[in-house]
This record gives sequence, structure tokens and C-alpha cells, in this order.
Amino acid sequence: MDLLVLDGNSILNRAFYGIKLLSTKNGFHTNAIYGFLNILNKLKDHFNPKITTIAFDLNAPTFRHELYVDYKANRKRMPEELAEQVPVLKKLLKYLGYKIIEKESFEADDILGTLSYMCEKSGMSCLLATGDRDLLQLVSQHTSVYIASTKTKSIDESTYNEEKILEEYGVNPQQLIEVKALMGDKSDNIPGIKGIGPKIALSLVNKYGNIDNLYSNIESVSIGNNLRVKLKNGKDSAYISRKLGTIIRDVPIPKEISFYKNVDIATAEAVKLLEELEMFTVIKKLKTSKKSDTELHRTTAPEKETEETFQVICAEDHELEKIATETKSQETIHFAVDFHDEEIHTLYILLENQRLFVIKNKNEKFLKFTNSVFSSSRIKKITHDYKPVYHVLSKSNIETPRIFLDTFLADYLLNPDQKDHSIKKTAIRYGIELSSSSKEKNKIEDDSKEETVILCKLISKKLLEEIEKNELQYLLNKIEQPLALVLANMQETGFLIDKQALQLYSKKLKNRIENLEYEIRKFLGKDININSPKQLGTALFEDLGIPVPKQSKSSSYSTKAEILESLKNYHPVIGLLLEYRTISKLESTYCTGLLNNISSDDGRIHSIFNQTETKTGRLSSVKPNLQNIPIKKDLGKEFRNFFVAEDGKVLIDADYSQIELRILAHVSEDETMIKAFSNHDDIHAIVASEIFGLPINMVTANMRNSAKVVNFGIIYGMSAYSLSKELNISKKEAEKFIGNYFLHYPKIKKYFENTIKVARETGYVETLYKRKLRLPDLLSKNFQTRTAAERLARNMPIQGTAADIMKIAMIKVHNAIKANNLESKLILQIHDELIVESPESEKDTAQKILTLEMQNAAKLSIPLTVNVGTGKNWANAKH
DNA sequence: AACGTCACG
DNA sequence: ACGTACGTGACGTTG
Repeated sequence: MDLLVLDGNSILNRAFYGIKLLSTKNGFHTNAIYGFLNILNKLKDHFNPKITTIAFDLNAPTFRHELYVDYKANRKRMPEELAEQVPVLKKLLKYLGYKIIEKESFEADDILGTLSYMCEKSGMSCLLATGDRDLLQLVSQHTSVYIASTKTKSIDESTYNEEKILEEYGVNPQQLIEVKALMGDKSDNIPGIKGIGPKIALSLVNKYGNIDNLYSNIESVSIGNNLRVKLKNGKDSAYISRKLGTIIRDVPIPKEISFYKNVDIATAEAVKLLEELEMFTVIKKLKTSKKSDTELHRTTAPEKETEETFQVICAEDHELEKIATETKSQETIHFAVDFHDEEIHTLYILLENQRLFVIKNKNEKFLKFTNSVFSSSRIKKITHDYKPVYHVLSKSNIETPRIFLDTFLADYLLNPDQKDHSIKKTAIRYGIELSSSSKEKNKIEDDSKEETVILCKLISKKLLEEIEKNELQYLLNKIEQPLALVLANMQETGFLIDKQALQLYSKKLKNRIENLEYEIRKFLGKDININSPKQLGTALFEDLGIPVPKQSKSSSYSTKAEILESLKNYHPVIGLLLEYRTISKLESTYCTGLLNNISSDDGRIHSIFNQTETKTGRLSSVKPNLQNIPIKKDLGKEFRNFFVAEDGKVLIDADYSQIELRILAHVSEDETMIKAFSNHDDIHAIVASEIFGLPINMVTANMRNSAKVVNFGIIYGMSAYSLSKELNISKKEAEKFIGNYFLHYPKIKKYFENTIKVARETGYVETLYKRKLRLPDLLSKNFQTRTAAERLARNMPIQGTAADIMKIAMIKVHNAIKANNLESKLILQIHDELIVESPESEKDTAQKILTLEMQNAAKLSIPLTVNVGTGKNWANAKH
């Protein structure tokens, strides 16, 4: 990266609102400065720019105010807590040698525009950092834009190039100006055209390219929603908005890039100022980058503070061999890898003598070094969150070592109810006191890998002790850690999508949505947003006067499907609304949503499998979620036709039959239930026959369904009330039902009672494989809290054991495929279902492996059975 | 960011 | 009398 330019005010704002107020002992606020430096350093570390400079707005009015009086009129004034930090930050930046650029009558945006234009002209690469999405219009081949946000997103996810903009907005960067001309911008008080929001604006620009062309072809714009009239009336406003929204690219500032070089660094003054601001970690960082060595404090136990010193060494090329030799003499190493865009930047290796080697990926020597270090299987290797690292290593053809400890997974096993297993949170949980200022870092995204690897070393011993104490070794070593590699492979492989078919289906649904929208509007009269439950509720229950069904106290009307269903007879619009809901859900989530996630490289969807999200031990799937693709209703089921196998390959789909109920039979040791499973394959029917006291051939579909509902409900801890609602029977009948069930399966009743009793005593519940979940709420005095915990206590051991067994099966399947030298690949898991993509020629072998390994994953007192099917797409593969 | 809704096991 | 089945993630709206 040649040039990095920060949008000073914008980044400062993000930093201020992203971190809670910090202040020095004198009461001077420092959070914005702190956050700003964090972002600045992080970007410099990540992109390694040759020159870094910072632009600020001046308070004076700009040419935009002359153009449009109300420009930025509704901007709130900067709060005093932030305002006081601005001059101090500027002073600090000056001490640190940065050139600060300001120009009267122009905004920082325009300076960024000008600098990036200069870069483009001279063929240099440029990164603009801001919190303002307006800047995205400047993105080009040479210019990328980093958007700082309060969300914890990775740097790469927040950095936009042309491709990413096209992906996210469907238009090219310059066209974003046109979009804004139409939709306006509330935060800058740019008017745009009234009644045109992002959706319409984007689709118009998509169709017409720009507003000039739009207005020359205005008569071809659809008349719906008064759109054409709105456009005609708003023409002037659109053109003014475009002018306001266009960033200037020839601000009169020095045009030599070298002018902005970082010079005249006044280290002494900077350190003094930082001391006043009590930013000691920043001082350390400053010294580190100068001298390449740093210190970090550690407290082993709160009472005795020992200090350990870590020495950071930037490895030179000629030292690599020596470092490799030293590394290979180690018993244990901790490491971390820095990468972006699948390219490895830096490897950090921390030795037992506290020396931290920072090794940059500059030439082929890096590959040689890394392979030689990683190939030694004797060295115990420890890292935090190996799955993504595994992925980039294998992409770069680097040996992917087996890991001795992944502290990320260890923390999950120890604290599955916690949401955040980042190294910082983990370190805090296991006794590392981060110095006062860095405690706040959690909020703003920040990850120096140096710190990661050091923290990882500081806690790894303690984590291993805890794993042992809680009998979690098997889960960690034999399940979670090996599984991470399987998941990495699944993510990398992805699922092929028939994009064209999906797009066609999208069109079909969109068409239907439009018609429904029209019909619904006719009934409602008023022009409301149907997607707004609030507006819809008012329209139905106030304007149309449909009687409000009794609902538990809440301020707003519920319009969920269940309620609408009960109102079908009151008004013809209800049926239309239900259909509208169903279809727009399908379209937005499974057409638009999936299409946005198809990789342009290989046409496949690479979902991410989270391994540390759920309380029970299940996986979760994100970006997109492939574990909730519709199947229950016909219209949704269609989507499974678009999940396909490559040419010459097939999909093999295998799922466990009734795994949770089987686990319940096993753990409860209830003979009747065990016998039921051993003698029949239709468990719901046999349970029905038993609780209704009828021979199995006299069980009706209705009875079977009741038994099915109870079977599920039992596992979840369902109450008689909910059962009565679900089955449309009285509460009395439901009670009798449940009573009868437990009468027939007395050990199941006993098992649940005992589980809760033991859980109250020990404070946790656990699975067959000792996965644990703490449930302190079992002792709560609050009825609601307590009963909720009790339901979790009943459910977690069963759901969790099923998850454990499935994980074991996945590892076994993965290994068996490898051992047989097959090309088949696991591509998806949906809790009790696995999907393998397999060359036709391997189909039978792969199918056998899948079935056998799943069946043999666990030995329970009843066999696990697996249903399997194959097909060219997911719909067909599902038996 | 929170809420309501709805997709899955 | 309470409030009413477990576990997830995504989308659109709203404040």
C-alpha cells in the first residue's frame, strides 16, 4: 500500500461512540484519542502503507453550504467530551510526525478525494479510512476504502474494493453518487427525492446507469407507486443532491505525494503527552515499533504480581535458519498468523524463553522456514482459533500441523454459555489483568497478533489444567480440535448452487409479491409498508376494525402467522397477507440472501461453521446459514433443487433417525422405550399404541401425530398448557396425556427428575461425553428464570449428546474418505444430517462409509440408524 | 441495537 | 398465580 489517508473527524467520531468514556485521573476524556490511535496503528500494521496522512474538517462553512443552505443543518453539535479531545489528538499526531491536512471551504472528504485522485494518476495504491459510507464513491482499481464501524468486523470485511461494492450494492462506485442523488442522505441533510429510498434508488440506477439517462428516458419508468411523478417533481432536488454528494477531487493542496511523508517525529514530546493521557500501552507500542522489542505485564494471581518480559524480534532473512533450529529445539511453541485475502502476511512464533519472532512473508524463504517448523510433529503447537489459520495455510501449500491446544476451543468447552471467546475475553477469564486502558479494547475491533500470541501463552497452562479438572480432555482432543480441520475443509469446499435456476425462481417470486402487494393495498386503502408489523397491526386492527385476539400483555399488536391464521375468516386480506409474508420471506432470505453469498470464484456457497456459538454443543452456520434451508412447505422446498452436485458427481444425504429420542431411551435406561426402538421402526406409532392402549394397527394418523408432538415436547420440557395448544385439546386432556406417557415410561420421568436434582447440586448438566453447561439459574427464586433453567437442564444433555455423536461421526467420515483415497467431500451438516459430494464412480463406497461411520459413531443400548439417499441435487438426495 | 417475524433441527 | 418447548441465524423495520 502506497498511501493511507484517514478521515480524521469521521474516525474520531467512530472511536468516540465505539468506546465507552475513559478519562484520566484529572477527568480529561481520552476514549476517542485512544480509539483513533488504535485504528491508526491497526491499519498501519495490516496494510503497511509507505505514507500515512490525516485529513480534518474545518469548522468554517464549505462550498456545499453556499449551494444548499440546509446542508448538514440537522447535524448535532459535537459533545463537549469529544470536542476537548480534538486539539489534543491533533497535537499528538503532529508529534508523531504525521502531516495534518485541512483546507478552508472543503471537507475532509474532498481532501481524501483529491489525494486518491493523485494516487490514481501516478499509478499508486491508496487506502482511505473513514466511518462514512459516502466515501465509497471513490473506490477504484487503485483506491480502496476502509469503513470503521462499531461492529466487530475484521479489517478485510470492512475494506471495500470495486468488486465488493458491486457485490454489496449492485452498482459501481461512481454510481453510488447517482443513488444518493435520488435517495438523499439524512445525516448530511441531502434532500434527494421524497418517497425514494435505497431500494428504488438502487434499482433505478441499476437500470439507467445515472440520473441524466434516467431523466432522458423518464417516460419508460413504471408508473406504479406514483414513481414517475415523484421523479419528475424531484428533478431539481436530485441534481442539487448529486452536486452536494459528489466529492471534489481537485482541492488546492500540495500535489506531491511525498509532501505527506511522516517526518519530524518528536518522540520525547509524544511520550510526554501520552503519559499525561495515561496511555502507557500506546507508549510501549511506540517504542516497540521503533526498537522492535516490547514488554507486557502479567499477573499470575491477583495477589502476587510478577512481571514477565517478552522480547519481540523482527526476523531478518538471513536469521531464519538459525531461528528454525532454535524453534525445533522447543517442546512447546505458541504461534499466530496474520493474513488477509487468503494471503499470509506474518507468522508469529513465541518460544519458551519469551522471545517472540515476527516473521514476514517476503520471499520463498518464508515458505521453507514455516514448513520446516510446522512439519516437526514432536513440537506441541498452541494457537487461538486454528480453523481460519488452517484454511490459509493449506491454501498457501504450507504444512498444516496438528495442534496440541486451541485455546479458543478450550475456552468454549469451559464456558459454553459465554458469547465471546476472543483471546482477550479468554485471558481476562483466566486471570490476566489487561492494563487499564487496554481493557476497553474489547469494544473496538483490535487485534494485534503479537498480543494474541503472548496472551495465548500466558493462559494456555491454566486452560489445560481446567480442561483436565472438568474432564474435558476427550472432547477437546478427540472431538473439537480434530473437528476444526473437518469444518475448515467443509468451508473451503462449499456447496454448488444452480445460480440461474435460483435467479429464475427469484423472478417468479418477485412477480407474485408485486401482485400480492397490489391486491393488499387495494384492501387496505392506505399506503402502508406491509413489511412493517407496526403499520400492519394498526391497519388491520384499527383501520379495518378486525377484532384483536387476546394476546399476552404487550404494547403492540402481534401480526404473526399464527394470529393471522385465526383471523382468516374476518377479512379476505388476511389470506393474502399470509401468502405475502411467506413469499417475501423466501425471496429475501433464500433468493437475495443466497445469491449474495455465491462465490464468484467457483459458483459455490462457502458457509462458515461456528464451533463456539451454542450452549448445547451444536454447530451453527452463518454467512449464509445453510442449516435452515426450507423443507417443511412446498414452496420453500423448491430451494433444495438449486443445491446441486458438480458435473460427474452426486450428493449423498444421510440423516440419523430419531437420534434424540434414542439418546433419551439410552440415558434413561427405560426398558419399554428401549424395546420400542429395538422392535419397530416407526417410533411415534408404537408410542401412540402404548399410551392409547391399542394394537399398533389401530393407531390412527391423528394418534400418531399426538405421540410425535409429545415425544418432542417431553425432550423440551413442554407444559400441559403448550401441549394443549399444540394439539388443540383441553389442558385437562393434555395433562392426562403427559401423565399417561410417564406412566408407560417411568424411567424417563425418573431420569428427568434425577437430572435436575443432580444439576441443582453440582451446578451443571452434562452430555455422555462430559460436555458441561453450568446452570446457576436452577436455584433462582424467580419462577420464570428457574423453570427456564430446568427446561434447559432436561434438554441440553440430550441435544448435546446428539451433537457430540454427530461430531464424532463427521471426523470418522472425513478420515475414512481420506484413508480410502476418495475424492468425495463432506460439504454440509444440519445437526442430524450430513451431505457428501461424491464422484459418480465413488458413490457406492462413499455411501457405505457415510452410513457405517454414522451408525458406529457411538454405541448405545439401542442401535443408531441412518437413512441415506443420493441425487443430483439436495431435494432428490433426501430419500 | 432491539424487536418482530420466520426459516431450520 | 406465575407463563407457558429446546437450540440456532437472517431479514426488515424502527428508534
